[in-house]
Amino acid sequence: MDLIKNKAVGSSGSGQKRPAHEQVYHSLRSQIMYGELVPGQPVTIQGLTDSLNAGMTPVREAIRRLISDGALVFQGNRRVSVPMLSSRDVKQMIYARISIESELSRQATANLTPADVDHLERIDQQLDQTIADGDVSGYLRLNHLFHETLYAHADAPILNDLAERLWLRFGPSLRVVCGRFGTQSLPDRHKDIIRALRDRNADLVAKATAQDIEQGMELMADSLANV
Amino acid sequence: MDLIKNKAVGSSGSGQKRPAHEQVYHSLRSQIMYGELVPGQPVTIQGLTDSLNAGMTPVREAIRRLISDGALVFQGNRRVSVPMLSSRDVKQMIYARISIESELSRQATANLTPADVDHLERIDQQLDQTIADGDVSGYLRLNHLFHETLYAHADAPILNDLAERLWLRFGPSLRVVCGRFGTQSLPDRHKDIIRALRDRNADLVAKATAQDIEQGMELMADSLANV
DNA sequence: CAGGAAAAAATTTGATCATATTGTGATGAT
DNA sequence: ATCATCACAATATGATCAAATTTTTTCCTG
Repeated sequence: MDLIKNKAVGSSGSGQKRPAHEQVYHSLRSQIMYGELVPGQPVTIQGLTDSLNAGMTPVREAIRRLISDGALVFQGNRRVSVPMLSSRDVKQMIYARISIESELSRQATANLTPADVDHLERIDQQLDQTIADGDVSGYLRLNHLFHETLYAHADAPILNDLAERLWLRFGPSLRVVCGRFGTQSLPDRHKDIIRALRDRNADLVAKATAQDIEQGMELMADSLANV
Repeated sequence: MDLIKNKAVGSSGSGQKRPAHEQVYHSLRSQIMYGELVPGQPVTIQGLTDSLNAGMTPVREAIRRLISDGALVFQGNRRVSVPMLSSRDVKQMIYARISIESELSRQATANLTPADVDHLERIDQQLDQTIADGDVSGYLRLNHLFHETLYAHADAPILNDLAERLWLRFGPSLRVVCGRFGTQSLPDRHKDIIRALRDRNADLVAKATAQDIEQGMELMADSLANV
């Protein structure tokens, strides 16, 4: 009779102590960030209560947070969906990402130990493997992990937060681009970044980061332009 | 018996059709943005359901959104409060605001008609009046209105969103600074901005905006440093 | 009699609330 | 000082109400 008691949200038992709305938020956030949801796809509260096996209130709160993040959009009528980017949007993102993220990597440079740089290099090697394998999901996760790990050392929570918000916004569209062109067409400047980090040349790190961003985002802009 | 039916949230009958959680959000957002809440002040759900005369669910959702905005902080235990800024935080904000908002004003320049500039000038004149009167609340509102109105013409929603989020973060602290030093000590570069707008000189507009931001924020940083 | 537009019913989804449950900090006894 | 207990606030649930979309029905026109 009491079989409604299975309130497991995160399936895999990672953090059982956190409140349900946190778990729902992070779960949905991952799905959006790594492109498991298609741009334009409607997101319903009741659909999520079913698929995530969670209550209604936690789901509502998670959705509100993600709307605030720009990861979901409220469509005037009460519907919520995954945002579709215009090329105008992407242009703004290119500017914002370069401003914020070059500064983050600049500030991180001085704080990175050689061991930290080695760690980044290992991430980049795994990243190359996902590109070779054509593993889009793995590519998206590791590419984000590379940047996230680098920026974390900048110790600049406010800039970091702005950057995260931008990643959330373009996640779904980036997935579509990768799905269309494959991972082969996504070379990056990570090797340049690592080299500059070893030299502790902050200006060069910032420049390489800017190039990495511009390269990836331009591809996305082009792809959106001729749909 | 049925006297629980007074679900009026917005008191003044402005937009009755919008859902309650939207109204609560905007109401709370204003309170934070214009410094009616002091940094460090705890924010409780039940306190808000009473003071805003709203239900519990709408208040919960509004709080989640504002946490996501950075306008409120979740303190680990279940407490929520208005953020206190460190001078490190302010430094990051100065960089981010200058990057984002100079670009917004640069892009707005070409789109502004002479009538729009006149409108901005009228706002600035009212702003001067609040400074003369020592009207802190009025100052905060009109200063925001000036920038908001200018940036709106840039037609760049994503950059705009990033800028708004930053304003929400420093609102409470700016109020404290104004309260301590009075409005006299807050001269601005709005006259320079207006002059450059009339000349349609985008670079100059961007530069004047950057100076305006730097001037105001440095004052805040100094004030936070020697508390 | 067929086709299509408008109206109305039905279904789906969102919004809100009252209430039960759980976790947190505080108080007081040992 | 440490630990158990208590009170309060936050979290979560399911029920209920309202809005919007979709489907069905109806009626008019060609």
